[in-house]
Amino acid sequence: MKITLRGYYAMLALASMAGKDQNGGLVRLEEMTERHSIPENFLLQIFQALKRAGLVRSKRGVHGGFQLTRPPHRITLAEIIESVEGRILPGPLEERPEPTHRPESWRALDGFWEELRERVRGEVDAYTLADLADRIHAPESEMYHI
Amino acid sequence: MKITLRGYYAMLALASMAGKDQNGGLVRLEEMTERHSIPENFLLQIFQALKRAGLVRSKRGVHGGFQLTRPPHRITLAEIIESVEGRILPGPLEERPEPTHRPESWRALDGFWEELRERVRGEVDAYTLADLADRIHAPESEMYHI
DNA sequence: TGTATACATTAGAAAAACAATCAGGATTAT
DNA sequence: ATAATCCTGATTGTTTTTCTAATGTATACA
Repeated sequence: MKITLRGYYAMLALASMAGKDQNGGLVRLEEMTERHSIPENFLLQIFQALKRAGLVRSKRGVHGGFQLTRPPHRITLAEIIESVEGRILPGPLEERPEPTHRPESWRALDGFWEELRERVRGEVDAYTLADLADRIHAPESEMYHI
Repeated sequence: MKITLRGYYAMLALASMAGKDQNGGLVRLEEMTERHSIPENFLLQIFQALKRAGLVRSKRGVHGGFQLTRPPHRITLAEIIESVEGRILPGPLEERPEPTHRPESWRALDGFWEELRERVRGEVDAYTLADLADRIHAPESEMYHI
């Protein structure tokens, strides 16, 4: 039960877009990759997925870049993670579609599994991109009471 | 954000132990592997992990097998999953221990991440092996109102 | 005591997933 | 036209996951 670098990169990059409202909120990939040391072409792949999921828009050419399609407080972490690495807690049930070799006991778990999946997703869904960005861009508060 | 077959196999096998109270609750591996079509040596490995985590005991030899160390309602899914596939939602921070190449923005996420992790774990911890076993062994209830 | 039974341990192969990398293309502002 | 930027698909190297094999150890029972 893990999260991969894809999801992590996506969260970092999107969080760093959350503040940028100048030139229409357009942010270039390069700007994000160098700030967080993310391989540029890899982040590009990730943003294609985010785009397919409708979380960002893109503009090509000289003053191009990426842009959030919604305000940060209306984008949840669950959406971000699912966009780039598939459904939360998919479980091996979906990966093993051989109906013959799938014993009855596996099917009996389907409902149970879906219920647990929904509750976990609910937790991740409770956090928004705005929460994330706040934490990243206001870490100084912690330094005051050391 | 996924769970692997290891975790799934573990849940299935343990759930099928939950009912078995005859001969001291000892269940042979073979009995579990054939019921759920799980590769035997793979399940053996998984049970070694469950044993290290203290969720099962084992007895070798002729009338040997595995045995739960606690009643099913006192074993949570979080324990099972963590036993066989490590911490829930560890986050890439732990897997990337290169302190030099870890940018400040990553560290800024540590607290945030730990908080999310705890809440997700809490959800998985709310389900016990007994809940799981009930769902598997009483699926007939659903058939009555079709 | 010997033998079949069942777990124990370690090594490693095969396949899948992950994390990039690369090449060549398309669009846009200037 | 040119430079900047995103777009697309293929490919590659590494790690993880899944599974297999070989060999060893403890136990019950004839």
